[in-house]
Amino acid sequence: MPEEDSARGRFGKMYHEIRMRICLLDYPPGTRLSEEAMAREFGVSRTPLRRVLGRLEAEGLLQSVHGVGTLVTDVEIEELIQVYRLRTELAELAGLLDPVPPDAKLIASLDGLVARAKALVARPDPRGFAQLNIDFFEAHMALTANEPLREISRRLYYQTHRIWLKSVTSRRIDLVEEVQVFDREVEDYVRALRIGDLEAAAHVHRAHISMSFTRMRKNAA
Amino acid sequence: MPEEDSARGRFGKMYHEIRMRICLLDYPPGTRLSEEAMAREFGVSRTPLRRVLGRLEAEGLLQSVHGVGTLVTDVEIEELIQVYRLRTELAELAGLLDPVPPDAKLIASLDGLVARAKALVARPDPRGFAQLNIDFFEAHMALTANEPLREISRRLYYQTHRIWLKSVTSRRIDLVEEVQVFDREVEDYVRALRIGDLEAAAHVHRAHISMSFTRMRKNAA
DNA sequence: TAGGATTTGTGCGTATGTATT
DNA sequence: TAATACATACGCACAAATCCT
Repeated sequence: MPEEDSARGRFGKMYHEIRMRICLLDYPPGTRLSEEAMAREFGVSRTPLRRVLGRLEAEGLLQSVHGVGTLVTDVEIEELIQVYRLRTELAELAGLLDPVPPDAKLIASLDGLVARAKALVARPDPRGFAQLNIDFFEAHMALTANEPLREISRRLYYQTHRIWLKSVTSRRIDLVEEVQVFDREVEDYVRALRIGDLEAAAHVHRAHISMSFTRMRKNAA
Repeated sequence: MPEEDSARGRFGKMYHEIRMRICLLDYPPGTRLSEEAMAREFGVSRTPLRRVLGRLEAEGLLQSVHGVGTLVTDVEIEELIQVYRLRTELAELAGLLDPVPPDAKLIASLDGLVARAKALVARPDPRGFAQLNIDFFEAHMALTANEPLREISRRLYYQTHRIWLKSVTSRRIDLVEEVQVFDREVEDYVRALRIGDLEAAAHVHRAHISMSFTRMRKNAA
């Protein structure tokens, strides 16, 4: 009973779809969304759609202004710095708080991510990179059973992922370098997990976040 | 221009009022709220009220079930453990990430909190204790300029405060002891801040959270 | 300055789901 | 099992705010 037909199911469908569009820059920062058009697309009235928009607004991805419209938010550089500083710390916590030893299934899915990273090195592609980055993040979240930590980390990740993606896609040359660095980091990460060292894996991820941000700021300058 | 008459202002009024009622146990866990009655009370229709309820649901304080009602959530012991573990870590971060040196105004307001703690020791009162605890938490949040950290810490705090409060109010004898311990901790906290040692203050707060939870579990047993 | 076009916010009636008799 | 009561979810029309001409 997947409940895909219930109110909760419809909410989830729309929520994940719109969030993905924002995070993959289908709706880049500054975009003005039309409630009516989106409601038509999803085959519902404005009311349930507005519930979804309200949630995304609470999470900082949208901002609705009376009489103006619903805008995809941008992230100020100062706020971006703060979020990355916090994400860096939270990444380490994921390996320390309620750690979950990786099972065969997780290792297998991580091997899949490594393979995708290799393929990406051979043929760099912004959208594929973005999706792989998301999947890698979600895999990392499986390391902790601390649900509040997962939820918070996820929220901060989805708030800043698109800004990182924007900086990566702005220059073709950086994409190639970034993909290569990412490939090595995923390999290091999986190597640590394979021997069961969650703390080391978390540190690799922490370093990954920190250095991503450093390269991002360098590109922006 | 306080904008209290705008849609955003009305939302904020209702949001803070209802959240406070939940956190001070005016609406204890399990309470079924009536959308219609609350809408009448605030002088609006159900639509804007439901926006508020949706936000509180996103923050884990409420749960709306189609055909059943809007229920004030309880927190399972396992989730409570996880939240406290996380809050303990975040409390320490507040003194390390983007620290804000306390100014005269903050010190003065903290002195006010100390005075209220003293008064509370003389005449223990669950509701006054709960309010003082909230004000102390908000003062602690002023120590960091990291807005995402503030927002997250605040959310976790308001999610578990009422559970702590419930355990304190369940036995009269524990209230007296808890107030005395709190009084000492506030004093230690202010002493650290007065000499500008934010990190020490954060550690005091961290210990406060950790020990509060320990005593809470002991009471529950 | 005024007014029309467009967008979000609100009010309310109805549909749908749940629990109980 | 069916009917009834009552709750949330939804659709739609209108109010209010903003922007542009």
